Amino acid sequence: MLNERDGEILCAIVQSYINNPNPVGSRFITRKYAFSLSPASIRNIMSDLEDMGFLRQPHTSSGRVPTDKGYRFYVDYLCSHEHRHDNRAFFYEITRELESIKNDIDVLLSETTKRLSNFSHYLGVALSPNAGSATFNRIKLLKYRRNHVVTALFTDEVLVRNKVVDVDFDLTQRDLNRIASYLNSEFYGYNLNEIRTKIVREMSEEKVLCDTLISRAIRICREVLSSPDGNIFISGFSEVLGLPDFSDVEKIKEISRAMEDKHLIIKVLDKFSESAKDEVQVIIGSENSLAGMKGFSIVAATYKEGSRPVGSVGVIGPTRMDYSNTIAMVDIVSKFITKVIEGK
Amino acid sequence: MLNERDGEILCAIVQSYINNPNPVGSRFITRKYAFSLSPASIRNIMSDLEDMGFLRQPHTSSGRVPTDKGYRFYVDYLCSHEHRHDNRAFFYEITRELESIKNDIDVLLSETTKRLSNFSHYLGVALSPNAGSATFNRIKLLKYRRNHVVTALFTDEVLVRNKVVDVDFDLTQRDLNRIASYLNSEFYGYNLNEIRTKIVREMSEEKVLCDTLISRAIRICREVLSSPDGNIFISGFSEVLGLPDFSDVEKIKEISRAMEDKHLIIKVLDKFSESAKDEVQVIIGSENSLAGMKGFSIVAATYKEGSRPVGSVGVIGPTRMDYSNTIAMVDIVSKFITKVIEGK
DNA sequence: ATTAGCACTCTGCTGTTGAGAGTGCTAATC
DNA sequence: GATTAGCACTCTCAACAGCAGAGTGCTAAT
Repeated sequence: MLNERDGEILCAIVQSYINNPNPVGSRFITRKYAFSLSPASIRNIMSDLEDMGFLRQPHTSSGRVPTDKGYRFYVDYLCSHEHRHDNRAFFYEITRELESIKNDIDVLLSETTKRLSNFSHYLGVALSPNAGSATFNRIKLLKYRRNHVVTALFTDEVLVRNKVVDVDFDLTQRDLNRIASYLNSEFYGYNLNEIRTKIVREMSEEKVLCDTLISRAIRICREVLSSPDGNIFISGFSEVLGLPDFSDVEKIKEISRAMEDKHLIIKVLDKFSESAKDEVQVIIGSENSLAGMKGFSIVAATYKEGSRPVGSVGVIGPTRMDYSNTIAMVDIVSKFITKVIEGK
Repeated sequence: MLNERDGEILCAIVQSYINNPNPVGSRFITRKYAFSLSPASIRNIMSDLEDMGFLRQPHTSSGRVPTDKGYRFYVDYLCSHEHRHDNRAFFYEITRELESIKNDIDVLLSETTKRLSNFSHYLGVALSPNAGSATFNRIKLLKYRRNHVVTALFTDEVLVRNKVVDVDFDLTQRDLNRIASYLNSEFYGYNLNEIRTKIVREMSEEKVLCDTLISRAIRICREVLSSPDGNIFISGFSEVLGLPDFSDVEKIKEISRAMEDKHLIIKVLDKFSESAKDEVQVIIGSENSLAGMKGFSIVAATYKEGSRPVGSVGVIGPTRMDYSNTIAMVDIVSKFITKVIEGK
């Protein structure tokens, strides 16, 4: 649909616009990228590219600016031409600095997003491992004052969930031990999502309603599982404020709204986690299905545990983003996190 | 130093500027607040107030704008004249909505800051209870895979600290039980800060160096106590973006820098926690000792547990802040949190 | 002590102008 | 048929002048 040469010119235009956010003119392209064509020819091609929807003019007689479709072409072109970036500096920095915090996955992710945003100058985001598909191993209950129980949920994976649960009945530690061993035998081997649905089903069953111990066990377990799964980390807001794309207050409001609605970002990142694709994925502007995010691009990848994707990490920025660089970074980071998790 | 009438005029000017951010002129004051004085007289008084440092002119022949000193006078005036605000609507809203989340102090605080920012249109902030002066009750250790220990630290108060600790030696659950009972007998009744210093001292003692069990116990305990105490909650960034005070990108950058440097805000709020004063406190612009915060005002109060302040909650906004309203809100909120904690 | 009157100042808006960058089209060229 | 030189045209942006409006400071009168 687009011959080789025209594609290259389109990429040159996108590239140049990414480098600095001025509409790019025909003259500039001939000078900067020697295509051995005159400005007039470039103009004709640009006009064609505009008709095809890859470019647009902010106003008659200004240079051209890429559309989302234009960026998409550019990104696909980059990927297919295996244009390896030299990000060794970033790689060493990341591994060196984060090597020491293998302990706590949440701290690791939060620090990772900080590094990501520092290097990319966009928003670094990460979603902590989704426990839903992790396998229940055992639960431990400790009495804590009247009517409170400290719970520790162990899964087969790295995750442990701790929570203090309020109960409206008083229990001895012995009761708690019995409850725990009931839960352990009942739920061993299921994953947490399955347990959730199991609980809902069992809540109305006769056996559960009659037996106080079981009913209490189920209620405690429900509490433990009730807290939301994914914890989200976002950093680098002051980074994006430095970008020319956000010199306008309206645009700042837009991204800060998107940021505060963490639910929204969780949704977006969740999609990444679900799609089991292996590479870094890119969503550009209007390709995004969620209204509040249509003005931005997202570059993200999943990190895995035992070949199963459990969470995702990435970058959110303006559609005019340095995709090449950012994709390389996200790739490095996601693989690094996978390695850390496996290595535990 | 300022006679009654001039003080009232100053307050009228501040009030009017708070209501809308235009430099206020003599004419406006005579019309809006009937002081039975002519504009010319007001002008003279304004000129005096400027000489005394309460007001300033953005440029010759514009109206006056309060200085930080002017705001200070206004706030003190408000407080001394016991100008009770009718915030029942807010009070009911807060209690109704937050009644249900007594469980988890962190969730409570985070939700509280959201409500605070919604109602005030400024940044809501809160510092979670400082465990430093809480009293150690007992510690529980659970083995979790090779080289990992799940710890649960119980204090006399509401707080329980959970953490997964990495150790570089493998231990059986029996070892862990012995370690726990050693720590329990050693540290029972001390507060966490004391324990921290105790640990540092003991690390070099002969007894500890020779006995592997004790040395391991100490190392685990140090890990548990190493994580930072105060958790901070901030919300309402998109609220402040709507204020005319932040229509300028520079100003937005300033506050977002202040926000990202959470350490800074923790410092500020910590000061509130330390000062055992009972009422809401107000810090206006340049009164703030920390450079990054000099452009903003802070209204905050502590919440207590058994008459001991353990954390603080408040609001950060522009110096042109609706102090009267905000003070009333922060007062309500801090008392509410105190009540919830005590009521547990 | 207060006030009316007046000259003066500064902002902010509006309209104009000119330079600069870039386009589209046509006709000539390879 | 693709490419290019030339030229008229369009649109933005910055600078500048002019003007209304709001407000002040000062002086002299009350």
